[in-house]
Amino acid sequence: MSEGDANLRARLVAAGVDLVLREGQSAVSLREIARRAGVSHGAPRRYFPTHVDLLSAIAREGFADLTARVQNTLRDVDPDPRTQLTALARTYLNFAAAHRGMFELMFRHDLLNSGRLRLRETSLPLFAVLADLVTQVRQPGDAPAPVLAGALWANLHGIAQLWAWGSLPLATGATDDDALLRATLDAHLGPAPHRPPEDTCHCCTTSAN
Amino acid sequence: MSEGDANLRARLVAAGVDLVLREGQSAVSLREIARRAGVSHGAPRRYFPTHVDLLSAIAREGFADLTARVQNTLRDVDPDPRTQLTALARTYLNFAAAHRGMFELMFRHDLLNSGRLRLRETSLPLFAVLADLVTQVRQPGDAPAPVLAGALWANLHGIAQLWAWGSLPLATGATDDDALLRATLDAHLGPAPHRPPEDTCHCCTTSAN
DNA sequence: GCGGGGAGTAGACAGCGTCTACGGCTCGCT
DNA sequence: AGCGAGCCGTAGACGCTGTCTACTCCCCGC
Repeated sequence: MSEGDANLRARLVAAGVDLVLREGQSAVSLREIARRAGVSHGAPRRYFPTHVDLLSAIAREGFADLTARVQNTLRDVDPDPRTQLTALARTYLNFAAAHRGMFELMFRHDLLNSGRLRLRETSLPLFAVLADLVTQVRQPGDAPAPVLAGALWANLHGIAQLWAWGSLPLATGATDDDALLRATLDAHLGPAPHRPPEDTCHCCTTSAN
Repeated sequence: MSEGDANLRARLVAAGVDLVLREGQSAVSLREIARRAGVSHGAPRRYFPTHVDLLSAIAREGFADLTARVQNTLRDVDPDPRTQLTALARTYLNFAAAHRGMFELMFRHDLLNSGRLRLRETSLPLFAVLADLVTQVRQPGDAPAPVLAGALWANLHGIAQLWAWGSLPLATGATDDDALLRATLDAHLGPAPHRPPEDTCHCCTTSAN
């Protein structure tokens, strides 16, 4: 049994991940994934009763990937929580921009809430990292930590969404993507003490795996 | 020519709007819309060359509806810009929660960026209202108005998204939906001067049309 | 050596979006 | 008044999709 024909299950997920990264969400049909995995269109059914189940597994991989990227980034960066939050945010936005199809798939609500897999819970570790950092930078007088973390996450997510389809530059005229992020962080966490010489996040310039 | 069989074009859009409001995004197939409009599956093609074109027209209706709701709300509310912004935000979130299928349809990026209709531009008037209010409440030291408006809109949109699929309560434990909104407004616009006795927005409790 | 069961195949089915050939109806022109 | 043209909607075909089911094959344990 060579490396290539391992678990068909894993091969299907891998083919799906590759497909959604390369061609976008609309390309991830059950039959196309089966084709790329070199099996008949009925084969996936043995492991994923439904198309949605397969998509959920693919999206799970996306969450794992994003979480790993975030953790890698945080490891390479000054441990100051505010700096870490900035790095986390940049990683999140870079991921959304670089892997739009996967990002869309990950947050499809029909995947998040269906099946026994509970895809939504897969996103919790990632959110926990953010919540932990927020707790550290929270100042007295701010909103309760969970609310603050939720609001910040929502803001991040909204930026990712809105600027993914190009609405923000069109509506705001701001071509500087980073300005929005800085404004968001300043708004929720208070003005940055000073701007560390942090240059661009390179998490998504390396290969996907 | 009776009232009922006016422009087939308008009837198709109306049937689509009704369908997406009632059954959600996945129900809005070309053939089902045609069925509800009482015509054959080929008929829509005369007015909408492509399924996406029809969906865009439906989403346009959604933007018009939301914009009208916002304007109605603003008319009924104290003209203080901060109060108006709060009302706008509540209307936006209520709309997203009450008409989830339509909201999803409106922000499908494949609709926003395709076709000659330029659906994205349909959202500009709505954003302009927000931008105008933001300009009025902006204080010296805040981010430039376009950036501030963009960040606030992104935050609103993110809240709508995240809590539509129930992730926020699960992740934050905050069951109070309004806390998140207040925190967001306070973060971007500074703490509210005092809390006006504004009760719940009723924009979505009346009939859709 | 042989039976049984898991794994993948292959075909059917309904539904989808798109395309095309076709009827019928209503106009305006001669 | 009669006729040709053009618009509007119908109807069927095509290839694609996800799902379901009958079947084959091969490996493993008895």
